[in-house]
Amino acid sequence: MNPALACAECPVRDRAACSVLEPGERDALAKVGRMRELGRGETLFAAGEPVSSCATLVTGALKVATLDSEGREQILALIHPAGFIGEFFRPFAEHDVIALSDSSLCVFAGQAMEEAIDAYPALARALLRRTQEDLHASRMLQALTGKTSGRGKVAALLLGFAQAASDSPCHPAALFELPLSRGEMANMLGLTIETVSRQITRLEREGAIARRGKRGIELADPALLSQAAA
Amino acid sequence: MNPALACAECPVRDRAACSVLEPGERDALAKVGRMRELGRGETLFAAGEPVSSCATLVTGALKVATLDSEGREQILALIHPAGFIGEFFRPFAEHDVIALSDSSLCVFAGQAMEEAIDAYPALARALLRRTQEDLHASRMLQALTGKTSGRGKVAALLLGFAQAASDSPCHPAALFELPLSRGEMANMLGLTIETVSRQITRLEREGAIARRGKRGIELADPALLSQAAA
DNA sequence: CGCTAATTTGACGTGAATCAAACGGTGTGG
DNA sequence: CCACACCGTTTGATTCACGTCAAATTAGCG
Repeated sequence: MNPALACAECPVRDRAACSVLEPGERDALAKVGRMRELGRGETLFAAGEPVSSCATLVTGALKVATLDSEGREQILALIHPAGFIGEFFRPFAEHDVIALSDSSLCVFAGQAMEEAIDAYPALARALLRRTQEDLHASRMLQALTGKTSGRGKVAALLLGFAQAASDSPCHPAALFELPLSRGEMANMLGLTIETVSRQITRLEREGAIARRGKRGIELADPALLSQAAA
Repeated sequence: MNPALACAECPVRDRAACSVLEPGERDALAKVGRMRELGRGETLFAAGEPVSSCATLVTGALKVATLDSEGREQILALIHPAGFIGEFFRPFAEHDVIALSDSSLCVFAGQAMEEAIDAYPALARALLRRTQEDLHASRMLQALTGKTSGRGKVAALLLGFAQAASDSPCHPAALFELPLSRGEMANMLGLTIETVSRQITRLEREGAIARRGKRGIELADPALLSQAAA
């Protein structure tokens, strides 16, 4: 029922970890993988359950999150297309991985991927690179969360989204859609929904940003926003 | 001047990434590495400078940190013995890496390590594992920083230190030394020195912890501390 | 059109930041 | 050995930002 992989039409075929493989190698790996579709809100991995598979995100977006002891969700990372999910070396999933929007993934059994790592050194290298990038992203997010003022957190998060939405690595997109609800943004930053809402309203009043439709954000004054992110 | 490596007496010889190598392979790698000593406060890598080497921490402790636009230092990670520092795939260091205490490291040129990765698949695998663990640790720290109350942040950080100080992976050490000053703890958590100090005093008054000397902490009531960390 | 969920806005109290001072430890010079 | 300055820490008083509670508004959907 789960369709076989069609790497030829894969939109992330030259950005994902598997892109470093030779055509023949990738075909071999493709034989042991399968596609999986996930609806918005559906869970890929749940914290605590044994996890024996890994995946590359092809389209959509995922969040990595934990539930603290009071049941509040805390978002630890966002995963974009070409991102990789999967912790070998760890028997149980530590965090929930949930679809933020309808998503499609390319799933492999953990063991098959481990064998592939051993068989294709380039793949191990590519996964190492990707994991180092994830680590870097995680630390950037942490730097953001560690700011003392709510204003700074929200401004910096918006800037981060603008960066992620842009094609160019340096310049933020002038207009983009928020990938998260207010509540999710609040969970990410250690704030409340109300505070996030107020800070966005305030940034809009001050002219740093403008809202375009429900979740659209326009960077009216990027310099002012950067300053607010201080 | 920098002494050659003496893997035979290395205290992390069977925990560091290089422990997966065969004796002959490790000898070959050791030939291109060298020891480096770092005094407390000395910088290993500075953000922005080109970085062409990587290292395994042998003794001591390091911090990974950034300076935000106002010059406040934000600690992003702690590195313990057997930990690995080094981002291949990235021309410039993104963060400062500074010794928290007198430390000794085993340093390799980035290129030499990259060649070793290609030559020894087990090494690539080990580094992937270590990086995934760092990623996990980073997300744990983030979950901690994302808590809304200062009390919870401080309590959770203390628990984290107790875990790290313990030999056993599950149980926290009953007595341990704080690796960080108040100011560094505050920077890590997005709080101020005063708030950290007050929360520690409060946890002590409530009987969750007791101070033993200058930086010693005793877990008088671990359950109470966990509860405070909620 | 009416229901439900998400967002915004308001009023209020609390907790953390800020400003400021006192208290230790540690090293230095008298 | 003591006086003194220096640094990290603790403690206090005050201000203000964020959390909380609650209501109004808007969006989404059948």
